[in-house]
Amino acid sequence: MPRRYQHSKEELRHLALDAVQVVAEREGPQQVSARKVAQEIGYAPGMLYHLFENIDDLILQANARTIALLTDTLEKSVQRKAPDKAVLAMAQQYLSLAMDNSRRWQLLFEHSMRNDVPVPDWYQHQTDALFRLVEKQLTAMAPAKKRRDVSLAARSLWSAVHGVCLLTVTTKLDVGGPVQAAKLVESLVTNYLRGWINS
Amino acid sequence: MPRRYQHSKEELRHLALDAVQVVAEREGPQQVSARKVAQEIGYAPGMLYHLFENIDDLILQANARTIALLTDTLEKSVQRKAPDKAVLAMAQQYLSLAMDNSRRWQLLFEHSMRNDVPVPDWYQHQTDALFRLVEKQLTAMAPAKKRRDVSLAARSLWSAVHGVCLLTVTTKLDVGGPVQAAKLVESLVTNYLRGWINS
DNA sequence: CTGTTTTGTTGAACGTTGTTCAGTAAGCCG
DNA sequence: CGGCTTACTGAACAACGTTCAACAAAACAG
Repeated sequence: MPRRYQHSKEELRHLALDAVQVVAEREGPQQVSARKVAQEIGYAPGMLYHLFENIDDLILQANARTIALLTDTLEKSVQRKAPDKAVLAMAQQYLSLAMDNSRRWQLLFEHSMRNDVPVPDWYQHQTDALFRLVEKQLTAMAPAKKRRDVSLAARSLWSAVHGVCLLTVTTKLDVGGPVQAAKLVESLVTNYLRGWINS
Repeated sequence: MPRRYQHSKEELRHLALDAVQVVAEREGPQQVSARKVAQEIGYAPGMLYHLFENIDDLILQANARTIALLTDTLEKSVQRKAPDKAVLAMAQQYLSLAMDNSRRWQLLFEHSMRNDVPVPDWYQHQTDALFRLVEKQLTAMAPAKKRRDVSLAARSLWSAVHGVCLLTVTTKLDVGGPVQAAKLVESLVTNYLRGWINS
């Protein structure tokens, strides 16, 4: 039996979220379970329910970390590029991350609420941060456009990029390897942006 | 105990696939299980394993039906519209179907292989039929373009439409009701097509 | 019509899952 | 040292996918 009071509640939360990622990477996203996570950190499964509401909450919080990392990485991929190049770079980076760390990203992409409550607000905000990165570039591209239009375009475009990445990673869209996937993303982003600018 | 030889293997397969849809609509996509489906048609769960390889196979075949219905509906929505209007109409129809029959479409969208084998070929072909509908319109729009480009554009555009619909239906992209969702789809399709034509 | 073979179906069983909660043991305080 | 509080356990429950020995109904043979 593990010694008690070894870790604070906050430390335990951290350990558990780490463990989710470890298990996901090692055994695949489907294998992430309360028991596996608990065992990974040397506790009984019941303990997790003092830290998290349920398994959805646990995985959602782990996914929030992934989104945060995602947002950071995308932010860096912008560098000092021109806005249109920046958006394309972000999209390609999004795809790369999805394909490279596939297991962790599958956990993010494929997880769906077991207890069919809607996605919580704090999670929504997290994803909004991602959209805001896109909005920033779109605003730089077309300063004259209304904020509402930019916001709509960002959501439209990025949901679309997400769709392509999702179908690619889940191998539901076999178009012949990673090269083709990159082309799909490029086609989407460049054509959409060209159309949007000229509207 | 149900009488034997009441139904042929083919009839049973049909009944089971019907039952999947019934349970999905009635109790939600997460509630579809071998036991529930078997009970729905008055058989023991073990029986299903003489008709289907496993639960993934069962759900996949049910989803194939949904795709078939989807393809049919989209085909009809084209009517005698101009190609660009036709593609937009198809996209809007795709969204409508997803939002109306949400549970059945969630089963299609959110199902991910429990036994992590890749999606089988016959399923791939089924989805290809959908892409072909789009290709048809794109070819009509731009007869001069190479077949490869049309194929790529169709996959790019439709994966994108799928992405928007997916995030909308799973309420991961709250942009303010169904009106906004339709606008997202419209923005995506019109801008992409405008950009693609001018490329 | 009876006996045997074939075949469709069962239902119990196994190992897994999420989740709850009475019980326990460790730390803290007087 | 004794009592209170609290962190944690681990057994329990229901439901899951899946397997398979057993059985009963149909088909066939004589």
